[in-house]
Amino acid sequence: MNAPIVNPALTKNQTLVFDALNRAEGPMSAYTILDKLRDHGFRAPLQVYRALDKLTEFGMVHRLESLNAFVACAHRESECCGGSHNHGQGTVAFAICESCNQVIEFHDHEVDHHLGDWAKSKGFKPSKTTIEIRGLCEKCAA
Amino acid sequence: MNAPIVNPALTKNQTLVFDALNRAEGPMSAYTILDKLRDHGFRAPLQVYRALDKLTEFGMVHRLESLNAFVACAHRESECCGGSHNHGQGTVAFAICESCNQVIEFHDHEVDHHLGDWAKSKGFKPSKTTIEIRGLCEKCAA
DNA sequence: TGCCACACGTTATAGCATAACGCAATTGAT
DNA sequence: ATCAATTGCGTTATGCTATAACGTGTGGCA
Ligand SMILES: [Zn+2]
Ligand SMILES: [Zn+2]
Ligand SMILES: [Zn+2]
Ligand SMILES: [Zn+2]
Repeated sequence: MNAPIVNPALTKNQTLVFDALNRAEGPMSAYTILDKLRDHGFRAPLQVYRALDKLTEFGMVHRLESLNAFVACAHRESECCGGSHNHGQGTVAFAICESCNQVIEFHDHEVDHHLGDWAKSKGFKPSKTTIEIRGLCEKCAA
Repeated sequence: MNAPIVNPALTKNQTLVFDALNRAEGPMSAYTILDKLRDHGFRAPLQVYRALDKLTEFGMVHRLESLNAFVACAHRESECCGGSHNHGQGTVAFAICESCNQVIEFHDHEVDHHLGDWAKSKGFKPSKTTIEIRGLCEKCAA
């Protein structure tokens, strides 16, 4: 059994940003987060970006490249790979509804495997892989 | 045999942008393209973005979401799915070297299939899928 | 001829992200 | 305890990415 990364102690700003993302139903841009936190003393984008950098590093927040926005990690203890916020080697993938902005976070080991094989066959050393599916969620497609 | 999409007639601006991307070794941002085309009369970002929109629609150019940049499509006649600029149903994937900025365009039918299965199982209707692997190419990893 | 669709040019503005500075709090030796 | 190194923080300014809104010109076509 692999010890999951222990939840690091968050600073005040990191906590505020993380809580804001968790309260939100969907992804938020850094500037949207900033606006939500003005009442808590936030004045400048860097306060948000610095917190987001750390939270992303901790695996507690993901950046959605196709949206220039951020979401709280949706992994829960019951997930297949165990451990909150521990994505291990696995690549996280996202399905993003363009109608209701819902984001479904998942990972697919088969996809990981095939992309890993491709990389190995080309001698390419991956550092970060982005998989984002834009489309319509079940409700919105109906 | 499936008739590939015929290469559409390009306007002057579209041709200039496409040629600039083809001449470039790697991806370019819209503003970099703008700078390269100032001598050809380009003055404003919209001239570039409008051309890029069309070229992307034609499948002749791809946007790299994780870079906010654009590359000319690297598919050639000899590729597996036949037909230049005809990606059919397949999702295009990119491996991006963070050292030399080389971009390798490929597609992996198995990956497509697995992501398609996932979507079907969730009732999600994909419209566009982004797959980008950041890392080091064979030469730069050595 | 009048209409429509489309490419184009221009100006202005919106939205996303980081550089560079200085200060304060924390940590971890010595 | 003290010094040095690290880290977080706040602020100002700047840079990069993308689109809104307006008007012009042109070619196809009823
Ligand atoms: Zn996650
Ligand atoms: Zn939806
Ligand atoms: Zn292509
Ligand atoms: Zn390289």
